[in-house]
Amino acid sequence: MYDQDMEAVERVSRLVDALRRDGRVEVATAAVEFGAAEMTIRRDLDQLVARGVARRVRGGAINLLMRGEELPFAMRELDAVDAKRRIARVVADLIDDGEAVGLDSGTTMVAVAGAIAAKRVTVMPLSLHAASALAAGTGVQLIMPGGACRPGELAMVGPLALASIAAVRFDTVVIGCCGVSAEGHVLAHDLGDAAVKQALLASANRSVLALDGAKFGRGALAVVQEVSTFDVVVTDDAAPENVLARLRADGVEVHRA
Amino acid sequence: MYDQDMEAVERVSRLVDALRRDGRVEVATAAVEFGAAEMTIRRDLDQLVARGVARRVRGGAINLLMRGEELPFAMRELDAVDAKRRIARVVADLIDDGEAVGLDSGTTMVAVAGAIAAKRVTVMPLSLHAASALAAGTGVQLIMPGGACRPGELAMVGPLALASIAAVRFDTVVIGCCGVSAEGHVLAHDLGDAAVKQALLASANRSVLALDGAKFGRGALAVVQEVSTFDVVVTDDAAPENVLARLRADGVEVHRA
DNA sequence: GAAGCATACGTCCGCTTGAACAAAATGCAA
DNA sequence: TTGCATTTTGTTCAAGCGGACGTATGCTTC
Repeated sequence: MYDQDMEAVERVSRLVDALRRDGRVEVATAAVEFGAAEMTIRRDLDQLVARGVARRVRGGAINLLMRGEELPFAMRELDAVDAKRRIARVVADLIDDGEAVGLDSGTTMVAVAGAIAAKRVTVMPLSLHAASALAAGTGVQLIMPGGACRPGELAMVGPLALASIAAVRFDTVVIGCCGVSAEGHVLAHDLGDAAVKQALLASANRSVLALDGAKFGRGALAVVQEVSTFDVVVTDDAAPENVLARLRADGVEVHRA
Repeated sequence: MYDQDMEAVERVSRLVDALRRDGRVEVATAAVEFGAAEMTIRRDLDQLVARGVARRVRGGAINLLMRGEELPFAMRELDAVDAKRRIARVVADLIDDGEAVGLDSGTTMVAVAGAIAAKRVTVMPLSLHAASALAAGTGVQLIMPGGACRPGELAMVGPLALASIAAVRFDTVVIGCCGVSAEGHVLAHDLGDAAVKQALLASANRSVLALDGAKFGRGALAVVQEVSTFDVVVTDDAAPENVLARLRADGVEVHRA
C-alpha cells in the first residue's frame, strides 16, 4: 500500500536539501546528523542516484543538477507537503460544483487535484499525475488534453495540447509555476510548459495562481505572464507581505493558506 | 509497494466468481470454503461494496451487476493475471525499437504497456492506466490522445479522442476486446470504445489483437470489426483450436502465449 | 593499511488475519 | 406492539509475517 517509510521520506528530503545547498553530502556526516546508520544513508543515496539527482562518490554524493535546474517531480513531491495541502484546500473552496476547471501541471496542482476530486466538477488536468488523483473522485468528469508527455513531469505539451485547450472554455483555470520574479513575472522552467499555461489562461473566465511562498523571487527560464493579471493568487505565510500588498493594490484577490 | 496480499486477491476474486455465478454469496459458506475467518470474508466484501460490485445484505452479499455487464476495471485486473502477462510478453516481442505504437484500453493492454515500457518506442495509449505503466519506462516517448475519460476504465472516448488518433499514423496498434462472437466479430461493451478501436485500426499499418482465450465466444454490445481482418492475433492455450485454425486459414498470424 | 562499501543476518515495527466479545438486527411468541 | 432468543455484525486485541533498519564481516579502493 505504501511506497516508503515516513522517516525515509524525511531523510531523503533533507539529503536533497543538503545537496542543493552545498553541492555535496558526506555519508558519515549525514549519518550523525540524522541519527541513522551509515548503511541507511547509503541506501537513501541509492534512491537519489536512481532518480538522477545525485552521483555517488567515495564517502558521499555530489549534486547532479546544475544551478537553477528543476528537481525531478518525484523529489519536489516531498517538498512543502503541508503548505501545498493547505493551499490546495483553499483553491478547492474557490471552485463551485458544476464548474469546468483547467488544471495546470506540477506538484502543487496534484495537491489541488486531490482536493477537488471530492467535488462535482468537470476537469481537464494538464498532467497525468493530476489525472490519477482526479480519477479517484466519483463525481469528477475527467477530460484529457492530448499532447506529448514530458518524462517524469508527465505534463502535456506541444501543439496537440494547445489545440485541445483551445477547443474548450473553462470557468476557472488553476495555474502553478516554478517562480515569480522580482518584477512580477510568473515563470516556468520549460518553454512548452509556459505555452500551455498561456493557452489555459486564454481559455479561462477566471484565473487562479497557486504557489507556496518560497517561490516568490525564485528564477526560471520562461515567462508566462504578469502575476498582476491573475484574478486570484493563493499562497501561504512564507510569501513576502510587500509583494502581496502590491498585488492587492493591483486588484488581485489574495489568499494565504 | 504492494496493494494487497496474494491470498486476499485470490479470495476476492473467488467471491466475485461466486457472485457472478449464483448472484449471491453467504459469509458463513465462503468462510468454510476458503478456509478463512468470517470476519475476513466480511472485510473482503467491504471491498466489493466500495467498488460497486456487490450490495451487502445480512448474512452475505448480492450481485449488483446485471448479466453481461462489464466488471469494474479494478476487478478485471485481478483476473487471468498470468495469461495476460504471457500474452503481453509475446506482443512486446512483436514490436521493434523505434516503432510508433497505438495501445488500446483494458487490463490486457495495461499488461502490454508494462511489457513494452522497457523498449525504445513512441506510444499513444488510450487509457490512463496504460499511460501510468508506460511512464515508468525511460525510453518511451509518450503521446496522449485527448478525450473524455470513462470513469473507472479511464479510457479516452469521444470526438477529441477520435481526432487525436486520426492525427497520427501508427506502425502497430494493439487492440484488446471484451469478447469475440461465434461469427468472428470483435466486440466491446461500450460504443464509444468501439469507435476508438476502429479509429486506431484506421490509423495503423499493422494491427494486433490481444485477448485471453476465455474471451472467445463471449458476447458484448458493440461490434468493432471482423477478427479475420487483423494482421496478428495473440492469445493463450484457453483459446479453442478450431477458431484459431480458421483464423490461420484466413491468413492471420496467430500466436499462443 | 585505512577508509569506505556491499552482503548477510538479527531486530523492530506495522499491517493483515483470526478469535473473542459486545452491540445491533432479525425472528418468534404472546 | 413488546419482550426475548438467536444470528449477524463491528470492535478490539494477540499472533504471524514481511519490510526497513542497524550491525557485523569480508571485500574493494585509495
